[in-house]
Amino acid sequence: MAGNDVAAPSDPEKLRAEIVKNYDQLSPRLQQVAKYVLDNPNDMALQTLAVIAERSSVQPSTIVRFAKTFGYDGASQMQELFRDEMLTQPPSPSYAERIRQFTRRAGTAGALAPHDVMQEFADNNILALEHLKNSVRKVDLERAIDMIRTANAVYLVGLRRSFPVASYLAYALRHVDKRAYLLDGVAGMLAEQSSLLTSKDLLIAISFHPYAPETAEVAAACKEQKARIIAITDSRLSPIAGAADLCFEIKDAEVRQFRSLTASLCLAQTLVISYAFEMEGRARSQR
Amino acid sequence: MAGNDVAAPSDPEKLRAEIVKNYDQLSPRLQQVAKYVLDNPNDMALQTLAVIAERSSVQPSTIVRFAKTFGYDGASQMQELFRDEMLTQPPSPSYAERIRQFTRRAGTAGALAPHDVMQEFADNNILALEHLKNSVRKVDLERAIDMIRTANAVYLVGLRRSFPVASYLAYALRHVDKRAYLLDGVAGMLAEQSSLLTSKDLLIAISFHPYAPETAEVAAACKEQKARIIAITDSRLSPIAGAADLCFEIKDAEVRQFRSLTASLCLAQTLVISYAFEMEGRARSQR
DNA sequence: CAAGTATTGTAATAAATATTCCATTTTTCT
DNA sequence: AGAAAAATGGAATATTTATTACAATACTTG
Repeated sequence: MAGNDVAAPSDPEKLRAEIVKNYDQLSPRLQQVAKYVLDNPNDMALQTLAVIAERSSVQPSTIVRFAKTFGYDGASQMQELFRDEMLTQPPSPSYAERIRQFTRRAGTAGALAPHDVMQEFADNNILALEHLKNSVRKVDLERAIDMIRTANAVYLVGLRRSFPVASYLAYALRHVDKRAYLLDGVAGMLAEQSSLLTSKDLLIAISFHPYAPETAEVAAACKEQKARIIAITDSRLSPIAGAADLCFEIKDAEVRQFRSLTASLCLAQTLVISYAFEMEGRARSQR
Repeated sequence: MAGNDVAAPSDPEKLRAEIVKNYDQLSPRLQQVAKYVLDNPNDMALQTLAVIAERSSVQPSTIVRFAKTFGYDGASQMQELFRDEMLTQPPSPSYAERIRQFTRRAGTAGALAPHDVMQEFADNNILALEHLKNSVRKVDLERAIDMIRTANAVYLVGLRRSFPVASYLAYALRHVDKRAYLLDGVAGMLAEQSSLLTSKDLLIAISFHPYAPETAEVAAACKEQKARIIAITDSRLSPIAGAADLCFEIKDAEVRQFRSLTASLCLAQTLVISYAFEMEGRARSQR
């Protein structure tokens, strides 16, 4: 393939599209790299060039060539795309910029129109939901349902911003007749509350940046007691991810310090209702 | 803190534990780094030392010192922990896998797989948000912001399904320095809690079908005390609409009898952030 | 309040990593 | 089959990035 140097794709998604489009025109070695890039986004983000080269059985220089073929200055620039995607950030890339315009507009026009704020929010929440649809894995959902089903009781913990999600889950689970308890830390009894869990129980822990240390402590304590743990958080490196048997990584929309909860709640809803359907199906097939 | 060189923690979890344990013994700059490490695991994994230093407002060398303090050879070794952790957990769905999810969905007709439920949910939530954009009136939003601004304190009430929305509002309003209290009815004290409101205060009441009678009672009591009231509900005819000075009628997504909270939360978010913008604008124009 | 010690900032140095260049091999086309 | 073009491997080079050493500052303690 000759130096096809049009504008370089600005995010992994677009790059992937370009790759599949031009796959046949690539030389054998470049195809090898292409395959690796499509299948191992993680490595692309955080491995060194030498390692990527090793694993895809090519020379480091070939990776550079590959990057240049798709219009980048070098391999480093291409890697940055993947790093950025991994970073917890709003699903919409231009978001920060738009908000900046937003506040500036407010300054000039005097009063800021709340209606515009709402449009902006709604749009970003929509983007977050679109992202959710693509990022949650089927098998993870199924495993989660199974963990809920087999648990003797489900305990919920989520403080500060995550509290609404935890309380929603507690409410909804009870409504589908699953024993559910909210660890709310009323009267500073979080530690005492969490000591209730046994190995037959399930803890669903919810925590987003900036992580409340208490949530991590609860998770650690429950792990100690051999309870099973599902984490709903914004990064695999979050303090609660380590202790979890299963981790959902959710990217919610964000404005300044305010992250939305839309995507998280949508996942919560999905878990509860899928669980209900599952139980219904089992009940029916028993008859 | 003198060179406390015991064996270095072998995973982020253990490192975090060590950090909190020794936090008080650390020098100011090292505490800064410690804080950053706890709060930004992502950056630790995939940013360069220079940017971590920049973001935590220290010198690169300080990061190295920090790493050594906790027993590592250098900062790189510490970063590897975080990178490894990112790789051990199931990777974000690769391209190949996403394709698989997509195509297999058509095959599994009949049974409602969790993944399908989620798609349906997300889509319905998106529709609800679109509807919200068109149905909320500009003037209502502006009036609401004004009521929040002029209130001495904002009280929130929302029970059962509406509780997450109320708790979110309380949390978010406090974060923009508005006095906010959640009437949660702990210990059956709802009536007592609601007697706190005066005519200078604002009650935001949230209630959806099937309406919790307590919420309506609180609203009625507050009206009695001449407090101002904003209602967030699903019908003009709901029990809390009558007492309200301002009423937002929200149609949330519904999937097989289960209502979502997406639209309500989006409105809540809008109110809080618009209020924050408004205050910021006023502060600016005063100078 | 002065001497000593710990902490921090800066800049030089060392290590690693990416990139480029060139020689060699493979493929294509006449 | 032979020449030209493309692709590839490998090593030299340039660049970035981490680490160390040292000087300056702030803090203790006698």
